This record gives sequence, C-alpha cells and structure tokens, in this order.
Amino acid sequence: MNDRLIFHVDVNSAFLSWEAVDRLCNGETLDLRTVPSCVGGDPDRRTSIVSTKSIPAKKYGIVTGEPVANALRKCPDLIVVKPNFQLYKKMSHEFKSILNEYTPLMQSFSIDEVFMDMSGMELLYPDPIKLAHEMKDRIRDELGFTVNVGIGRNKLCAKMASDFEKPDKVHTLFPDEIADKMWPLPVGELFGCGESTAKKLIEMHIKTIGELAGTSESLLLNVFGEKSAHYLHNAANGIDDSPVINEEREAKSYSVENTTEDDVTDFETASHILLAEADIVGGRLRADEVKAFTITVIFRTGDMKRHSHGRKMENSTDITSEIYDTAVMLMKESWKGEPLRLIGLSASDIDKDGFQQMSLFGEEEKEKQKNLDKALDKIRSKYGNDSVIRAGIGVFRSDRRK
DNA sequence: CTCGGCATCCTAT
DNA sequence: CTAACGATAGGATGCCGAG
Repeated sequence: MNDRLIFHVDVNSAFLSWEAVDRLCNGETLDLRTVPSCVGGDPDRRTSIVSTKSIPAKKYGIVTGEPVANALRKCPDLIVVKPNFQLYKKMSHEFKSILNEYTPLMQSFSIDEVFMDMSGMELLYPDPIKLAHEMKDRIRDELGFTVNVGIGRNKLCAKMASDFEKPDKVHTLFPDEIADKMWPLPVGELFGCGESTAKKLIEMHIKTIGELAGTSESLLLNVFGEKSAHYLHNAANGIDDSPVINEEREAKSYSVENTTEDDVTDFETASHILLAEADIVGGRLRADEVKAFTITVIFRTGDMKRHSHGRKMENSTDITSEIYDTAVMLMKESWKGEPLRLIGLSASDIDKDGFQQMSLFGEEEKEKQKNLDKALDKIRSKYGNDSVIRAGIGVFRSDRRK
C-alpha cells in the first residue's frame, strides 16, 4: 500500500472547452477558445459572474468570479455564453467513460475532475507517464478538448501536479520531486489552503509551501485547530493517505439559494421564494427517497453578511408544505426586516430510513400533501424545473484560477 | 467532561 | 464611495446547555 500510483485528470477550462466543442459540432466555424469569450450568467442580470474564460479573454484581464458586466467593460467584444448543464453532464460522462476503461477504481471529484487509482498495474501499463499521455491524447482526439494529468503517490500530489502548467500537459509529483516542484510555490497554492488560511500563514511569515512543510505542527496549533494544523503540516509535506473511493457517497444536505435581482423587504415576497425553494428541496429529498430532520433558512443582508437559523424537528420530512411552514417560522424568528439580497433553504440531518416508514397514524392530511408533491414532481420531470418554479440562474465556476 | 444542537467560518468546484 | 460576486456542499470550530 506504500506504493500507490494515483492519477488526477482535470479538464482544461471545462465549461468553455465543452461549449466550444459543442458549437463546432453543430457546424459553427468559430472556435470560442480562440477569441475572448466566457461562460457566465445573463449579462443583463447584475448578479451574474464569469464562470470560465478563454485564454484570449484572460489577456484582457478578465478573471474568474468577476461580474459579467465588469468583464464586458474590459472587453466589449467578449462573447458571453450561458451555461448549459445538460451539455456539461453529457461531456463529463463521455470523458469519464474513456478513463474508466483504464481502471475500475476511479473517483469523480467534480463534474470535470477524476482521481484514478492505477496501483499495481505495472504489468498492464509499465510506463505511467506514457499511459497518461495516451489517455489525454485520446480524450483530445476523440472528444475534442484537452485535459491535464497529474501523477503522484497519493491524491494530494496527483492533484497538485495536474495544476502545474496547462493546458494539455502531463506532470508528475513523486516524493523525490516535492522539494523542487511543490515547496517553492506560495502557500495559497496548496490544496486546502484558501484565502483565510494563507493570510494567517503569511502573518506567521510562512510564505511558501516549503516553509509550511518545515513548520512544526505544534506551532501551527497556536493559530489553527487540531484538524487543520495536522492537515496543513501533512499536505505541505506531500503526505496524504486518503483512498480513491469508488462509490459516490450519499448527500448529507440538500440546499437551494437564490440571489434576487432586487432586495427583498417584505415578508410576502420572502415567503414566496421560500415556497419555491421548499418545493425544490422537497422534490430532491423525494427523488432520493430520504427525509431530513433539520431545516435551515439562510439569508444575506445588503452588507453581504450571511445569517442562518435552523432547527432539528421531531420528525423527519420530505413534504414541501412542512418544509415551507418550518422555513417561514424560522424566517419569522430570525429576520429583523433588513433588505435581503439572498434567501436560501437547506435540509440536513438526513434520515435514510425515514422514507420507508409508512405514516403509522394514517394522517390523511399528510397523505394529501404527499400526493400533491408527487403530482408536482411528475410535472417537473416532464417539463423541467422552470415549469413549476422560476428561480435565479445559477452559474458554477468550472475552474478556480486566481 | 462529553455530546448534541446551532451559528459561523473556511474551502472547494 | 467603503464593498464587486453565485450556487451548492462538506467539514471544522467554537459556544452553550443538558446529563
């Protein structure tokens, strides 16, 4: 087990690449990757942000996460493409299917990333680097987009390696390469070291991953919790024992959030949004045949501050109206009436067995609600969510370049 | 002292 | 004119109160 061989495969500018490929397949002559372009929300919506950008767009100083309106100011010719998750799911599936041919032990890490455990395959694939090239070239030639492959003795190193130079590259990060390839990098580049952690480390005069690697865990304990201190120390030294997990784990929570175009100031509007959200969350619980004990409302006030208020209920539920009623109660308890820019709803504390149990007391009202929910679910599955609820358009980030 | 519940923070795609 | 800005999820952490 000491000699694992792990690959991490990452699609380069995933959403944009996939859009470009799709358009070329549909007879368009323009390759989005060759002009300033990005995937983002509706430019008319002030709340839409740049999700993935092309390399030419990057040259205009457009960065991931910035408002689309802002990006258009930097480059008026910028082509903004709305996200198409149907397409991304399809592309993702095709991409993962090819990789699956090389090993059964594969973990989907996100829509455009996988870990592959290639341990003990020396006889089949004697040269891992050659194999990685073969995989990435096959994806490029058969599917039309490029990927990076990172190779290491664990997931962390493979992941760090795939993030090195892009696009269309294979990199290794073996134990004897860690000092040369990883230690010179800024701490913030370490997977799991985000903005806040990086800031604290820099205050401790720890600027590079190498400096972090050389810092004792006990020193880190002065600033970080036990888990974080341990993780940071190990990660900086390239230590990671986490296995590549095959089966997808069950969700621990289900949540929806909507950023509104105009601030919400009245309870009526807030309730309306909560109802739509309760319906979405309820539908997803029912689709997964689970129930939730805890309902939480989340809201964001004008000053961008997030607030949450939740409660564990006596009985788990998957019923829209019950979720809604709870949400309204929680909202009443916690919202003081400040203008809200975001309202969200989360169901957690998942009850896996709850779905099986029939209602012992034969509550007719509950049965009615269930039937109503079922009817709505049917409409949704036929015509899509928009037929029942028209919520804000979400835009995911498909890469995280800074 | 430990555990459950809750709010918030942090990180990731 | 400070502050740009989404959705979703998992884990950590700190606090508080109950047993």
